[in-house]
Formats: sequence, structure tokens, C-alpha cells
Amino acid sequence: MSRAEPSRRGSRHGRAGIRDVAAAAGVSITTVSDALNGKGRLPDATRRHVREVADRLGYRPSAAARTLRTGKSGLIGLTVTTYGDEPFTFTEFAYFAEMARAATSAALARGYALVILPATSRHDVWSNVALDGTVVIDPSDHDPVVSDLVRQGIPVVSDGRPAGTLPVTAWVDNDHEAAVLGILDHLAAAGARRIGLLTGTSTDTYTRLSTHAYLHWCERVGQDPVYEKYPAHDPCAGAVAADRLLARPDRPDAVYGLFDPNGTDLLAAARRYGLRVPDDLLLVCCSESTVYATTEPPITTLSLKPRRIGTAVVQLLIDAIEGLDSGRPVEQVIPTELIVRTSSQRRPPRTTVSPPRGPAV
Amino acid sequence: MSRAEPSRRGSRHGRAGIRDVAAAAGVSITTVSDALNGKGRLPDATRRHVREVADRLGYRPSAAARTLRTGKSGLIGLTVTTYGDEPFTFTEFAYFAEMARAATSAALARGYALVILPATSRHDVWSNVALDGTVVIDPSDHDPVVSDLVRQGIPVVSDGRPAGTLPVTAWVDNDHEAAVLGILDHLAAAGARRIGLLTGTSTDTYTRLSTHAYLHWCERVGQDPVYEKYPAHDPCAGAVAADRLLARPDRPDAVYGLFDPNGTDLLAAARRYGLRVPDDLLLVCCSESTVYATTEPPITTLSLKPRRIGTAVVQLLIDAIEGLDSGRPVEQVIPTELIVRTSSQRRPPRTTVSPPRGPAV
DNA sequence: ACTGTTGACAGAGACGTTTCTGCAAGTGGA
DNA sequence: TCCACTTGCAGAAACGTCTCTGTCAACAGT
Repeated sequence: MSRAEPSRRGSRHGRAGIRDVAAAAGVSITTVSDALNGKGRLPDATRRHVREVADRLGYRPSAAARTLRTGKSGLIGLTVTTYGDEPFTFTEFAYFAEMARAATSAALARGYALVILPATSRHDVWSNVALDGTVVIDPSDHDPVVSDLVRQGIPVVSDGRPAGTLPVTAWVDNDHEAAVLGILDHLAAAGARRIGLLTGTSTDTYTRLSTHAYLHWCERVGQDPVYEKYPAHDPCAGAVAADRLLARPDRPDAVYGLFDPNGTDLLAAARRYGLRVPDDLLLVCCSESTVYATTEPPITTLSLKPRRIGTAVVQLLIDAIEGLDSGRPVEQVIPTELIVRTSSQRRPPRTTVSPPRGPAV
Repeated sequence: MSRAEPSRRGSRHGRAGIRDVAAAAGVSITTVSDALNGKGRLPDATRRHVREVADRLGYRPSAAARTLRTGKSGLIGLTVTTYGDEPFTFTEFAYFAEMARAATSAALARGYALVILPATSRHDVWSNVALDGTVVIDPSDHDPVVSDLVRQGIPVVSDGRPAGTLPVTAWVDNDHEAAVLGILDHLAAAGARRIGLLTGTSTDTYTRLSTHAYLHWCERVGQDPVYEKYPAHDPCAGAVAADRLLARPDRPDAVYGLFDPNGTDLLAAARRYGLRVPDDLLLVCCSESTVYATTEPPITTLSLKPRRIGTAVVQLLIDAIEGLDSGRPVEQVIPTELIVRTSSQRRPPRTTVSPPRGPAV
């Protein structure tokens, strides 16, 4: 009999603990821990034996105990900004879904899991989960949650250039000014004389920078700005704003819409006013949705590359968590991609039915 | 001086612990714990004092320690099925996004947070996070992860009726058979003579039940089935399948598409074949996307009500976690909603411009 | 004055890991 | 033979919280 029984009952409440494995394998808990984690100096025979016993007992290490001991939970937060009364809303469904997917994959590949945590969550939820770090999407000026996390020494990486002096560990964003200027130039090259903008009322970085770039461009080329704002989180307001934009006396002959649904909204509005796209109206919108490839006509879209952003954000965050970073804040710019389709070209591209290179085989 | 200093160093590694608060407030850690958690028998003065000191020190209880002690982590998993090589894909962007959003909100409202965990994650990630329960979306026949969780006594609630004898705690689903039959009847009532189906090759419950209902309906009304299958996770295959369906010699005069992008794909294919919608072809597809309200023509869609499903799933799961459930498996059916638009009506609805009730005011 | 009760706290385990330190046995060289 | 070093493992101390079980004073009832 053992001189001091290590645990009062064999497996005291269902699940087997490390002590049970140690007892069953006839070794110490140190040996079990080392064998299972690939540490220590153990012969392969012992390692195999311990693993086998652990498997037989269905042993699962307690994540809580491990986290408590090591200080690492393997969890990273994904914080989304919130609007209105619903705990949170995706302004851009496809963008968020793609970004979250890429972020999850990237995190998983490095052994981390993602926790969805709206910024305005009840405070107790935030403090009830042990996070190794957090991704924040479009943090507002002086986000109290972010400040709090930073004060606790938890790495925070932002999707979207942080406003103000938010002290994030790193951030990833597109060059929104360049993207907007590129689109405006593209539309102008296609023959647009007066380019309108469909933009939002909120003050997030994306909306602010994009609108500013538009105004700047107008000033440079000497065009009067023609734009309509609407609350981007309200799905109905977009259709109304699109209508308003095309109902103006100084109706634009080209429009860029900053938000995902703007394309279909503008198309519907154009139909109501008898405007043909692209003949009477050139259209571009910022979207990750594939529906714009099959609308009538297909609509040119700007992709912000959410997959690349999601991946980059997580990589930077985990690097910071694991101390692989330089220690200095990192700023990473992801290029956008303009997917040119019929809606922004005066001369529709030749169909592939009759290739100009010669008779088909 | 104190007779036995309670902790070797004041705050030994940055963050303040409960001991530091106790020392600073001049009480025991028991009192601190009770004061902060609203337990025990303490006068309000003490309670306030402790809370104040805790705030001043920026005390945040360790989630890991609490979890270890109480056995509850406040975390629930959201498991999504995976396809192909990417760690995971959303077959239905909008559905998943809505469902996840509702689930997150519902969880948060009850003090829980959601962890995204693809079913095929590296095993170490699964065992590295302490879950109080899990939501699984469309579990496959004998999902090893689900079995494992159930064996550990962790509640599992499924979105989608589980196939086989998967022993889930509860499940929530639509009545897919009834939904399909309703749509087919709707199309037949609108004058359809031969209704086609665009379906998937995968064996998940949704695809299986829907297809089966279609075949059953065909048999009942004496119509030859006209359907095309394609791998639903491949975004390009849908367009090809839509084309194939309309290219058949026994071309249907109405089509129901089981997946979100089918509407635009079918619309594009119809245009290629010179078919007018709804005059030559009636169209319905299952989608949560709002784009179908503004396509030309607007397309009738079936909504599976992902918000209600996400909420219901989480409520059932948390009830089970907190022991508020009956203990018996619960099966909850959420009704679907058919949003009738132009694409499935031979006579387009009268516009609101000239109401039939008489002269406008 | 004795007993029982209640209020207001303090002490001391657990919870289940990881890991630092330590010990005994074996190995090789001088 | 002795010393230094390595190998293979065991002991025990954290990690930070919650909570069961006291303890001590005050007080009421008889």
C-alpha cells in the first residue's frame, strides 16, 4: 500500500486527472506531464507507456489548470464594433465573414482559438475570459475596452488604422485614400464627368478616410462634390440614399458606393430613373460579395482583401503574444483589388464568343 | 508588522491579485471574494470599501483561477462543419453570419462568450479550451468530436437535426420537408408545369431532406424529377449547374435552388438562354441575402430564420449547462418564411403607384 | 450566569496543472 | 578510487480563486 495515498478517491468526479494517470502508469505526475508535453528527459519507452495509459483512461488535461499555471490561455478575442441596440451588427456581412474566417484559420494553424466579443459586452463577460490577446475591428477613438486591455499588458492588434492615439500593438489596414483615388481615376478614364459618392454617417476610419479622399480628389480636378450620407448599419437607408443621389438636379454620371449593398441599391435606383448602366451611369462599389459578378450588368467592385487582412492581423497578434515581434508597433498595409466589370466601362468588353484573334478551332 | 506576510512581494508580477486587495483593504481574502461576488454576510460598508479598493488597484479576477475552482468557464463553442482543404468554409455566408450573430448576442446576454471552433481543428486546440458546452452546426453522421464531448458529459446542441444516432443534448432545425413542399405548391399554383431543383452533392441533413421532399412531391403529383447536383461549397460549380439545368431538353419552367447563390446564378443562366423571369421561368431560392429584393426581377426567397435558430440553440445549450432543462433531449422546430417576390408570380403584383382602391388623396 | 443565536469575518484547503529543484544510479575519464 | 556529468524520475511549490468550516464578540432569553 502506498504510504500516503496521493488522492483520496481514485477518480473523484468522473474525469481522470493527471494523478490518476500517474497512478495507473506507476510513475509520478511530473513524468506524466513531461511525457505528454514532450518535455523533460525521458526514454521513449516511458513516454509511449504514459501516453498509452492516458489514452486508455481518456485523460484530457484541464485547460483551466494549464492556463492558470502557464498564464497562456490560447484564446484570442475578436472584437467587433457595435451599432444600435442589437449587441452587434455587421455592416459588411461578406467582409466580416471572410475576415473572421481567415482569422480563425490563421489562429487555429498556430494553436489558438478565437472568441467573439462585441466591444460593448457586459463587462463581466470580458473579465471572465482569459485572453492572450485581442483583435479589434475598427476601434473607435478612445475605446475604453482597448485602453483597458493595453493597460493590462495584453497585446491588441487592430483591423483598421486606429483613430487618435489608441496605443495598439500593431494595426493592419488598406490604403483607403489610394483605393478611392484609383477608382475615381478609373471612372474618369471611362468618361465620367461628374462622379458621385455614396457614403456613411459614422465616424469610423474607413468612412472618414474614403470620404476625405473623395473630397480631396474633387478639389484637385475641380469637380463639385456630389454625395449622400446615410447610416451604414441601416439596410433600408442605403436604398433611400441611392435614390436621393440619383434624384439630385446635379445628377452624377458615375457613382462610387462605399458599402456592400450600394451596388444593388444603385442599380435599382438607376432602373427607376430609366438610367442605363454603364451607358448613362457608371457604377463601382466596395464589396466582397460575388453576386456582383452576375448582376445585370455585372458591377465593378473594390475588394479590401479581408482574407489577407484577417490573416495578417492574427499573425501579428500571435507574434506579439509569443514575443516574436520587434517590440515596436507594426503598421501593415494590404493592397486593395479593383475587379473591373461592365458597370464601369463605357465600351463593354468583347464577349469571348468571337475572339478577335481569329476563327475558333 | 504583520505576523506572517501573506504574499512574499506586494504585487509580484504586475497585476494585483485578490490577496493584494485583501491586504490593501485590511480584510481577509474571503471577505474580498464575498464582497465582490455578492455572497456571504457582509455589511454594506465593508462591501463598498472592498469594491473601492479593488477598483483603485485595478483588480481583475483571474478567469483561469475562477474556472479551475468553479468548473465553469463561461465559454461555449460554435462548431462549424468543414469542407475541402481550407480549415473551414461557409457554404452560406449570410446564413452563418446571421446565425452566429444571433448566437453571440444570446450567449452574451446570459453571460457567456462564443468560441469559434471548426470541427476538424487540431485536436490540441479543442482540448486546450475549457468549454461549458458546444453548438454544432450540421454535424455529420458520427462526428468524433461530438461523441467525444458527449462522453465527457459536455452538453451539445445541434443546429440541424443530427443524422444517425448522434446523442446530442438537444437540436433545433427547420421543417425542411414542409418548406420544400410549400415552395413546390406555391410554384405549381403560379402555373409551373415542370419544376426543377438545384441541389447539392453533400450528404448533410438539409440537402438530403430537401431533395427527398422534392422527389416525394414529384412522385405524388406525377412529375418527372428534373434536378442537377453540384458541390455546394464550390462557388463556381453553382453557375455551371444552373446552366446545365436550363440547357436540358426537358427544361423546367420553374426552379427552386437550395443554396444562397443559386438565385443570381439561375438569373444569369436564364438571360443566357433568353428566358424571361417570371414569364418563361419561375424562380425561388433559399437565401438570407437581401440582394434578392433588388435584383431584376426581385427573386422569391425562403428564409430559414437563422436569427431565431441561433438564439434558440444557445438558449437550449445554456439551459442544459445550468441544469435548467428537463434532462430529456429537446427538439425544437423553427418555421421558415417564404418571401414572395416577382420571380415566382406569373402576374407581377400591381405597383403601389396606382392603388386599386380609388384615387389618391 | 448560562445557553443559543446571529453577525462579521479569518483560515485553510481544494481545483489540476507545470516546473524548479533534487536525488539516486549509472558512465566515463584521470 | 574519486570526481564530474548525464540520465530518469520524484517531490513539492506555486498559479489565484472560491468556499467550507470555524472563531470570536455581542446580544437576547430565561
